[in-house]
Amino acid sequence: MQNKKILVVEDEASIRDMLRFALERGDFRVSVAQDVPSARLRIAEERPDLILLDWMMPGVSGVEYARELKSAAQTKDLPVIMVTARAEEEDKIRGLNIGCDDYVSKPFSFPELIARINAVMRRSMPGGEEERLAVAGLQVDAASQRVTAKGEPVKLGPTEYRLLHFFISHPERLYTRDQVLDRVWGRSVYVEERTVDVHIRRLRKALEPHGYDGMIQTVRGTGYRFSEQV
Amino acid sequence: MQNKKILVVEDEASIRDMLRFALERGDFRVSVAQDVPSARLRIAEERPDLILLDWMMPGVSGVEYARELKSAAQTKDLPVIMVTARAEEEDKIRGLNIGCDDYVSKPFSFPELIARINAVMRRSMPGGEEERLAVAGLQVDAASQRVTAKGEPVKLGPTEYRLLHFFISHPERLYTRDQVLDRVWGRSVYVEERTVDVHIRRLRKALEPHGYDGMIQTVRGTGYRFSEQV
DNA sequence: AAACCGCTGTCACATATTGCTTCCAGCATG
DNA sequence: CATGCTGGAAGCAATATGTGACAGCGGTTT
Repeated sequence: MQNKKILVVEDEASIRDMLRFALERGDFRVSVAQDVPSARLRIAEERPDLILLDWMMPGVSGVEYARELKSAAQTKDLPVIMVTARAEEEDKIRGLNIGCDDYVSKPFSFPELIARINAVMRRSMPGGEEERLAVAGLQVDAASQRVTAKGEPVKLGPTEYRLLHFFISHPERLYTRDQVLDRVWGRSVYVEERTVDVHIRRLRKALEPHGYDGMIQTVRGTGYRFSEQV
Repeated sequence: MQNKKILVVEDEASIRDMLRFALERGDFRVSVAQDVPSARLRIAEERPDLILLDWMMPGVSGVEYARELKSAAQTKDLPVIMVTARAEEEDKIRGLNIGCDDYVSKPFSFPELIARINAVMRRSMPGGEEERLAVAGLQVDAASQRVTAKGEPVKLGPTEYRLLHFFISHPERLYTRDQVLDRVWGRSVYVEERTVDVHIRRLRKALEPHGYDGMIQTVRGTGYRFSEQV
């Protein structure tokens, strides 16, 4: 499987570089942000698998940002490890009841850091928290990553699954191909817009035997929409 | 249910007392040993339900003792939680491939400790309480460690048995290879992810003559799932 | 001791599936 | 009717998984 992507949010350049170096040696893909605004961008663009967040930063503090991340549905399931200045502060932060998944204290050893990252990643579920979306007999179960139509299992490839999952959780709303690429593929990859069409086609084909293909609707000149109404 | 008995093996008196205090507040019965020889005695005499083992001790080290415990049939199923000095050592210890059930790193918080103890205890119940898991004619009898399919006995190796046991007790849910390794092999072992594939294959092969191999399903790009539905 | 056995983890290779691009005909829209 | 857009099919390269073989290891039998 592909290596996990980690976003490092840290204002001090020296520490940032050190972290990048250590993490890359630990066989992770790394991207960095030096403040919260650019972190927001990176998350949208690159969809990291985990965030290393310095808790003491100018502007929006790490603590506030962690809260933000954990309260937004979009990023709720994204694991966050806080980097604190000293071990004593761990307890303080714990008291703040942010939803962090773990902490490391400076100075930390790299093996420790890697160990904690691995531990947190192992803990987190592939599809995030359990979730059960259903519209008119079409059911998407995140825990088992399975789609059923009136009880019958529907065979879908990974991308088609993500596509349907996205659409079913944002029904009755129009999305351009660009937006779909953003939300389903992630902004960093560049892929032809027409690729969306192909996967839409595959998804429709898979849903067709069950009669649900009509829910994925084309809006000519713009994009697609998922709707219960035919 | 009677309170569980925990044996703390730790050479430093201060930590020992702290642990005893914390565990007793956590509603466990506690006994202590300051070295391995006396730990052996305590185990024979008091049959604890779980061992908290400091991995750094004079004389026989905690690591060696853990190996000893896990290789003896008598104590093989006794859960062991290692207490390591710092998280950095987790990865080292994993490399040693002991069969530990979990780790805690000093300094740890007591709620965390209690939580981990409970988690491990829950996981290693089958020794105490009989358990009979069955899905659609496929039956796993924990007491005798046997599997039957429609009455016919199924021949499985130990690992395949544990694998099936895990899956059948967590059906309809997707697990990554990493997670399967954690739950079936244990946290400490360090084996290739693809090893899971091989054992999945062996398990399927064993179930095939009885027609149950379809229940172990591949979810491409992610992992495996056990499901009654085809 | 030696030979044997069952079980394991790992590898290498075969196979299957997927992601993406490209092309073209048909259709909606102005 | 001309144009731009979309559905559908085909093909190729990249990945992920299935599968058989093998060597090491303990334990047991001869």
